[in-house]
Amino acid sequence: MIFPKKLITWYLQNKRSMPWRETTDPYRIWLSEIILQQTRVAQGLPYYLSFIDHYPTVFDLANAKEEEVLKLWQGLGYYSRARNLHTTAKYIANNLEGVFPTTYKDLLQLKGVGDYTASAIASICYNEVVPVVDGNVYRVLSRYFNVDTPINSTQGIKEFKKLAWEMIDPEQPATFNQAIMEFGALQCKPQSPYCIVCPLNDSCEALKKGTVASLPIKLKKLKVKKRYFNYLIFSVKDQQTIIKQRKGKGIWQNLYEFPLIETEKEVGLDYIKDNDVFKSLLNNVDYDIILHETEFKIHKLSHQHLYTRFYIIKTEEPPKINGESNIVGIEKIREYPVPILIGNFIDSFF
DNA sequence: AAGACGGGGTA
DNA sequence: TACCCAGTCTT
Repeated sequence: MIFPKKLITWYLQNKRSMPWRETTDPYRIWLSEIILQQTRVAQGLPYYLSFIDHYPTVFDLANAKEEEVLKLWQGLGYYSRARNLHTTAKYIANNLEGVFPTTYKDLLQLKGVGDYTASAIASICYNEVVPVVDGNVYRVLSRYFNVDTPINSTQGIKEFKKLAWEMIDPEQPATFNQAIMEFGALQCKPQSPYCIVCPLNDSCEALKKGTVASLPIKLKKLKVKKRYFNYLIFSVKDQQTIIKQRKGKGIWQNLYEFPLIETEKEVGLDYIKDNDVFKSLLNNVDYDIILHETEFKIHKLSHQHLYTRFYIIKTEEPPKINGESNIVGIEKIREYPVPILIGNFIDSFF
């Protein structure tokens, strides 16, 4: 038996049960694929169930407020996925009468749908013969053929796509694509793959050459930037605080947070008190300020470390907010979509 | 071609 | 710690 057949046989015997495997409804497949981008099944599953529960159809999602979508997405990360998800739902509901595109080429035009996701939807929903190449596929192919071209190089992307084209079973693209991904996730794992019991261990080139553990090759590690976040936690009569939506570029776009003073390095109370944002908020307002915890809370993103401190500012009258900030009752703050860093603070403090 | 973009799991 | 996860978009 050859590679695709063995893979499919293995898949039919070992696949996990997942809700999106019970359907070919493009709405549900699309939703699951967006959620699962750079995300483990175990982490994405509850979000998928929640989204299907709140938005059973693409029209329900299209009619939602972005803030509500972001709130449901809270904690999953890569929030542009949620914003693009909403944009695409509105586009399909309003411009395509709720009907998804049915080809790889047309699916690729949707916001948030790249090469992988367009291939996944086209093959799973419409049996189009297009190979998916995700992290699992890179790993399986690089090992099976002992290819050391970096998977994140232009050459590597091209090369592995070509290999995937050569391997895909044109009679059952949907099953093959899911099989190779599931195989990578469960059997040909990044660390400690089960080569001893692998159905492909008699023909795996990397196993033969002893290079399994070092494949696939990936270029460069990004250097992590340090940032210093000083958050101002207002407590007006112990019942209100100030919250603000992040706008523009950068992390956490359109999510909410507390008023923020970002600095180049560690600063103290004196710096905060002399900061213009701080002074404009508290112009002629009596306040009491304390540093919540001496130690930094270090929030680690993949590409930056946020050295975070929270300053508690108690007042008896409302600060002087401008149009960008909102004074909100403490009982309402959990309704806003916030990054995990802020959510954790809210849970520990309020 | 290289960066930006989250948060959590695993060894 | 370091690496990885059913990647995509921007610069």
